Amino acid sequence: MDFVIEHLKKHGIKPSVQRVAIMRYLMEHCTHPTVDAIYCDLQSQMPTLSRTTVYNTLSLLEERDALSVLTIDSRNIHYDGDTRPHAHFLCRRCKQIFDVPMPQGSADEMPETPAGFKVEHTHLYYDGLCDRCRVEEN
Amino acid sequence: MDFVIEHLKKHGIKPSVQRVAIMRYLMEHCTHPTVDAIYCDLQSQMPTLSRTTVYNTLSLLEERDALSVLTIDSRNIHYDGDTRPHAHFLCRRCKQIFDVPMPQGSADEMPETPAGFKVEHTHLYYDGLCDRCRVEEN
DNA sequence: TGTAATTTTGTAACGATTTCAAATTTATAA
DNA sequence: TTATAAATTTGAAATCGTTACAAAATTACA
Repeated sequence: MDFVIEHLKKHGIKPSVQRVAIMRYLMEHCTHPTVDAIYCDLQSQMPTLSRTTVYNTLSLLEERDALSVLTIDSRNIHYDGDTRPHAHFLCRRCKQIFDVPMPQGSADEMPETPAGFKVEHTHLYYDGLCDRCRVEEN
Repeated sequence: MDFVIEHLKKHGIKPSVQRVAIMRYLMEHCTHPTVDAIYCDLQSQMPTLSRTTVYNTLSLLEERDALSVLTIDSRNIHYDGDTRPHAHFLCRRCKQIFDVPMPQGSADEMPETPAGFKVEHTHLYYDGLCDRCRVEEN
């Protein structure tokens, strides 16, 4: 079975045409797209797609933990179809978001969780200048 | 000299009445306020204060690294006058943001930085349920 | 004291997100 | 099948956080 449909079902989501398209977009792109990027890109294949559907679907996917919501960029929410633990880097110049490995020895080991809280998600964000922008900046 | 004015000068910011009031608010409250919270709370003492001034001032303070911008909550930007390294926890139920210590042995040691980037800031966010909400939830 | 530079202010515009009710599609039962 | 109910999608309008901008007020400087 299609890995996208499988992924949705695993998270208790009925795989409608729109949901599959949106989830597939997220799983096949490592661009950490915004709502608008997803909407505009899918528009060509699905002319009837509504912006509201993209919002609704992303909310549902978030609720069921089928994607990762990146709040690294204060100007826009970004989405990541890769839910495996990894950190992110936002370049303040080109605004691109890069995947970076989690720190410490074992690759995907999360930072130690704080006491007294029931931690459900951990996000590690860096910002600064990416390699290219570091060179290009005057 | 007043520690707020001192803080502003240290970051190359001319201490106007409004800037001092906003920076003082941030340094004396550990509530991680939003723009609106700052504006509404200062309103009573400074009736002529403009929302735009709060936005302008927070932008300036961010630019000069005189505060920390928290993007942990996708619904609202929060600000933190404490720029010492520490992590944050957002409760999904009561929406409160809590300070939590950075993980690892030495208290304020940041997670290792990724190669190939010029890292300027690091943010470690957790979300889930706080102690109180964990008990109260159904 | 006068002039320039900086800062603050309020209104209007903008853009992302939500609300909501109608239309469509899908599931269920006769 | 066909009828009916439930779920999903859609588009328009409303909402809300943020930005743009130009005028007013304040501060710095000669």
